[in-house]
Amino acid sequence: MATIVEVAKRANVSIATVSNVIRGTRTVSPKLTERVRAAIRDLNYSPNEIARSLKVRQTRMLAMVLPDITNPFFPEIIRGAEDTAFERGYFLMTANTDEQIGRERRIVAALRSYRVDGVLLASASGTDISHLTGTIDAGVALVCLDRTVPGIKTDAVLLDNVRGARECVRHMIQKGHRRIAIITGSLDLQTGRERLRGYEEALREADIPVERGRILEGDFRYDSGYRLGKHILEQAVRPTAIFVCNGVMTLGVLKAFEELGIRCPHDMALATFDDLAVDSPFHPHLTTVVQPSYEMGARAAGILIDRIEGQLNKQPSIVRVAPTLIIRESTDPPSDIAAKGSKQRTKPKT
Amino acid sequence: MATIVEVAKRANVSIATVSNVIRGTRTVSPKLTERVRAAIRDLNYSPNEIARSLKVRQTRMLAMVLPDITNPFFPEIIRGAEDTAFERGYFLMTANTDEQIGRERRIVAALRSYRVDGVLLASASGTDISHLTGTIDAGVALVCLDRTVPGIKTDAVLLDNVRGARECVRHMIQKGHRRIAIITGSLDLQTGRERLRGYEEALREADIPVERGRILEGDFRYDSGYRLGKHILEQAVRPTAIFVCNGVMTLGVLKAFEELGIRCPHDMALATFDDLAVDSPFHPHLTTVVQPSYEMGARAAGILIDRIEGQLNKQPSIVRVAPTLIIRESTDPPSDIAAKGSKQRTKPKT
DNA sequence: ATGAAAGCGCTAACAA
DNA sequence: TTGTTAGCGCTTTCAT
Repeated sequence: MATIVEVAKRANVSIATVSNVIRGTRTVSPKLTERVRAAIRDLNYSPNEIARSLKVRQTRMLAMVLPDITNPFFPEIIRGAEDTAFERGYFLMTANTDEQIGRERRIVAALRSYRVDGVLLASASGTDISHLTGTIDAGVALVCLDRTVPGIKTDAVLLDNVRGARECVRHMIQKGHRRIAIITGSLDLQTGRERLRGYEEALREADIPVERGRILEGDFRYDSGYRLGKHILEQAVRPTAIFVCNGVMTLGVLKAFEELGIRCPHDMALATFDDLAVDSPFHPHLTTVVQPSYEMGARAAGILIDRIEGQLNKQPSIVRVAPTLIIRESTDPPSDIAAKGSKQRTKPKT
Repeated sequence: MATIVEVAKRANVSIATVSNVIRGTRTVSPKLTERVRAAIRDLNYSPNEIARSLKVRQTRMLAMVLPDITNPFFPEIIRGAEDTAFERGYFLMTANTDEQIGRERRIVAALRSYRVDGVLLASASGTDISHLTGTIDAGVALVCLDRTVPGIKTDAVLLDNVRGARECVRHMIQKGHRRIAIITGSLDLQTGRERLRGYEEALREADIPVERGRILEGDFRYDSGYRLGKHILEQAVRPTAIFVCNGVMTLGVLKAFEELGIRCPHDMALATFDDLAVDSPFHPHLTTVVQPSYEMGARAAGILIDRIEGQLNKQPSIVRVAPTLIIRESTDPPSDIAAKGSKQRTKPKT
């Protein structure tokens, strides 16, 4: 691999001149510039970013640390972050922790020793944060994404979960639903709690009592959706609608629907957060709280770079990003209401 | 950020000693070792891997460059590669090209200047490979994953596509199907052609003529699955089974099924490659050609590291990995055969 | 407009 | 067992 010295030799200039034509630091005469260019081409030279980093004490490397790339929510976030990173002259790499705190620890340590300028983190760690404090103390910029890490004060880009849930449930109420169940995520997690709060607020607004029996605590996984979905469907007095706090659980709920022969929305309405796209060809399309993932990635990267470049004041900036409610057929009015309440009926019953 | 010099000072030893306790290069007396350890702790010191890399001329960084992390095929590959990379003392990062050759070019260039020791590549480029040749010439180890890049001679880990398709179609034949249609991927791609060949071989083995009208060329995307699925279902003489060459297209086919009220496998059997997991709660589970993704990632990383460490001879090693056929209900016998041919019937018709 | 040279934080060869 | 020092490939200050 050619070095700057070899290029300089071949072009018959000093290494400073080579550096200058590469980085445009000072003006170099056209003649020398051309000679340097030619030498670079001939030698298939690529500047050693490692050496440069050592000298200038920054790598222009950013890392995005994710708990689960399988979740379709993340790829768009990556794209958003990647695009703004590139625009601003940084390289973004991705690493996967598989929701394992051990892996996260390892990865963060590696990133630190590689001296990445900053990291975007959707942490797998609920509480154990020693690996993060050490890293932050050492001066690595950190912005939290999607989830904050309790006990750590950094910039963060989060969804307005309360609002997303509130608007979705509000919509269901407006469609005529009164008995609405919720399958929450883990209430140990901030996102889980916030989404539940949104649900409660929407009910209160409409003077509908919040009944404990309609609140089912899941854990954001398939199984809990299936189990709780089934539980709901077997109740004596069933709700007319279910609000599910993420996509994976919704898959479980749909499985329960299928097993019990429930048609949606005819027998039961459904709405969901989009953590997992349920963009299947099979069912009624689902009313969904959509997170602006691309934007979240882009903003997070923007904040991170601002922070790195010292364009932010001391205070952490916490951005709450607004979800969008996409209304589809899964929340059409419950059958009894549709029958009497609505002015026009789509299809006469046979 | 503390440096090795500061640690040495605080521990009252030479920097060589510090280096030696960190790397275990030579034996250091317990007393000094302890002093160094303490200093490291006190200073929250993390060795500068950048500086080390510059000196030892290797970064121990590996990169995996993927065209589409959305595809559920890839996360497992990443895990496999990550695990073996870690075991062997390397760090693996991931980068996404979004199937855009421009992005791939940019990313590969960046990786090269960061002097990653090697890259695992599932290339987005069909033909344009200048960015790769330059990089390989410069000494960056490259192993192709899932797809080869035509015109480039490197190590590669690929699926035995012919075998996967052959065994799957063979299974359908054995279940009693004779009229089997195939929706292929793009025949410009090696994977597309190989899977078609497997289909043809299976038919020939069974002395079933390969009819042009049953071979529908898709492009690995949802729309082509939908369109061609519909086309097949509207034929005067329908096949009894369809073999679809990847998962995304299968989603399209299922959509067509639903629109036309086709029940699977009752009205039409179906089998697929698993490029997209169709692990939905909705439908009959699909008979699937499963790729050993974890293993592919692991082997690719293994080869890459062997190559980097010079444990391989000159010749590229091309590994063909075997798929597994998972038989599920979607390929149950066609209704006419089931009625007369099978000894035991699952359910009497009503 | 160009060049010489110091030094970024580390490793390893050499010396003691 | 420990220490001294050259040098990895760059950038940048200081001269010219």
